[in-house]
Amino acid sequence: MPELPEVETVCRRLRPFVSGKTITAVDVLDAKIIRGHEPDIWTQQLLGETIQDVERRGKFILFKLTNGYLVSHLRMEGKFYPHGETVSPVKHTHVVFTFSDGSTLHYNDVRKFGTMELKTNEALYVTPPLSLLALEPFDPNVTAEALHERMKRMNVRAIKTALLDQSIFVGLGNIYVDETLFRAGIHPTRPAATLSLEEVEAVRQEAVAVLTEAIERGGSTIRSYTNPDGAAGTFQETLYVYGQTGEPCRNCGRPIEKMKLGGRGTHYCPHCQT
DNA sequence: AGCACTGTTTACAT
DNA sequence: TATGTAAACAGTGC
Repeated sequence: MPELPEVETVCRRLRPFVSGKTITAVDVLDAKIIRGHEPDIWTQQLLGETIQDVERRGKFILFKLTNGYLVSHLRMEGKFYPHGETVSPVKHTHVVFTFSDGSTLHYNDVRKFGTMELKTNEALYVTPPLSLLALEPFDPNVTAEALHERMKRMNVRAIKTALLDQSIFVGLGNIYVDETLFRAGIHPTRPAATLSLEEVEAVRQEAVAVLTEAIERGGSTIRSYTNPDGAAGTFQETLYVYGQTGEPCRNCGRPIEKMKLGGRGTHYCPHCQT
């Protein structure tokens, strides 16, 4: 489900809902979601904590607590649903937070890939997973020069695979990486080390543009993603290649093709991307 | 019915 | 070390 634009959309919706609220109960219905602590220990540490703010780092959601952070990753299908009152859990509800004002926050996840973990302030950025991330894509220190140097040292790695690696570039997933490479005119199988500085800059610029536009449109709803209000995003309406197999390329009119690369479905125009 | 596919990450093998 | 593959899980579509 979520790449950076979807996670940002979720954070923007959750921030006004949970900020300032104190946790009075936590129900763990499936312990698989909880990482780092035993579920009862994890629950005990959360009771009485007040959520100060909701932040985002890459595709991670950070609930800033009175003491430390609750770090959550939605992986493929995780969803947070805010409710004004107590609501019965449904089939794939795995964690329920109750606040002192009676409102609740449900975590639902059909595939149970998502995670939640408590971190101290000291450990947050210097331990995995956040310690493994590259800078935020909008950080001015993310330059074509730095990316180019990094890619030149790669042996055979395809540019698409490199861009999906969150330790190299943050925020792209399978939808937005295909869109980025189409817009930049770069073939997904090109070895990353063969890109010129100018091509790397084109990729960087298009990645930022795609992510920015997708945030403005509330993300992409392809299969199951919705925001915490249950609403769909609209960026899927503007996709050029992802899910457009067989459709005419908007530049040259020839059919968009799909191949398998690094285990991921990969959409591209064989004529416009070189 | 059975298999391939799905927006992510990481553990493990090579 | 770097890269590729399988696995975590459930649902959907062919």
